[in-house]
Amino acid sequence: MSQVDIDTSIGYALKRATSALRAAMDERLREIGLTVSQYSSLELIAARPGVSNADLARGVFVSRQATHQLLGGLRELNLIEVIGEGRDQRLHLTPTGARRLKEASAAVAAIEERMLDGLDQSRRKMLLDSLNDIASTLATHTTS
Amino acid sequence: MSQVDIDTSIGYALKRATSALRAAMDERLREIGLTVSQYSSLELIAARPGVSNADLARGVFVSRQATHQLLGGLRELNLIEVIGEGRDQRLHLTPTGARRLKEASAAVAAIEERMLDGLDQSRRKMLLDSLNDIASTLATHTTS
DNA sequence: CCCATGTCAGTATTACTGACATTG
DNA sequence: CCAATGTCAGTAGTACTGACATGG
Repeated sequence: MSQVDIDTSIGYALKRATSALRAAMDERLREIGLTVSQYSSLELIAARPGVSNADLARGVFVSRQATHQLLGGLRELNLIEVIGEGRDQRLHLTPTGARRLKEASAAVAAIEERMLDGLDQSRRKMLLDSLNDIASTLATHTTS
Repeated sequence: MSQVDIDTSIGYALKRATSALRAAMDERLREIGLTVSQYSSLELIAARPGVSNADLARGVFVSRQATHQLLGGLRELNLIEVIGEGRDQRLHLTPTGARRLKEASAAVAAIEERMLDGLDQSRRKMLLDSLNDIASTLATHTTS
């Protein structure tokens, strides 16, 4: 019959973990003055300096319109700057953005560390690999 | 310094996996006429018949006001029924709701199965355990 | 010509906070 | 009295779809 058993469903466990992580991040990041979405974008821009808006959107799994709007806010906050015009616009952190991200990143790293407290190195690696594996597998058949 | 490296961050991998799963579920469930949130609530009500709205809210990690609103929609669709009054209201699936959930559940099970395609049983178990472990760990210190 | 991109606009979904009555 | 619950309202944050100009 292949139904979903809520207690052994990896999908449900995924949701639990994500919700808990998101709540923890939300709480800490709010103190720093960033939403989770803003933080994620800053992190990705820092990892790939000069990225385009469209690429950023793909990186955080939303439409380019959504990131476009988000970036507007980040620009007003002077956390990012856009270099280039027309179709060739590249995103970079401002010095202020880099500082803010550094602070946020440390806070998030602390949360992740606490979250992984009960897992040894080999389990962490296996978890990371498994998560990346299932994300890749699902992405293979994605319609959008 | 303990910063976040996007490529080895379990938090980011978690987000990737969750986004991919959510997108896949969203697509399939839409055909069945349910949102992901609605599906999740139905699944939880099925697993714990007679659950209260407040418990449901905790189970899906949102406010009781959010589930209250969601339940209104499910009632209009005749998928659930509420038994009891005042503070003692208990949620149950209607026959229609049970049928719809069964269909949705099979679709979601298929997605999960595809997603886990590359993982053997021992890895699946380890993944499940690790996810539940980190969710529990984070929940320990949650403010809300 | 085609496709990807940036961008403007409108809309919808969802969850949140605040507030209040009820009840064990 | 207190804490939890159900419930009504209002608000906000986020993402989506549609549409269009631009440029490689």
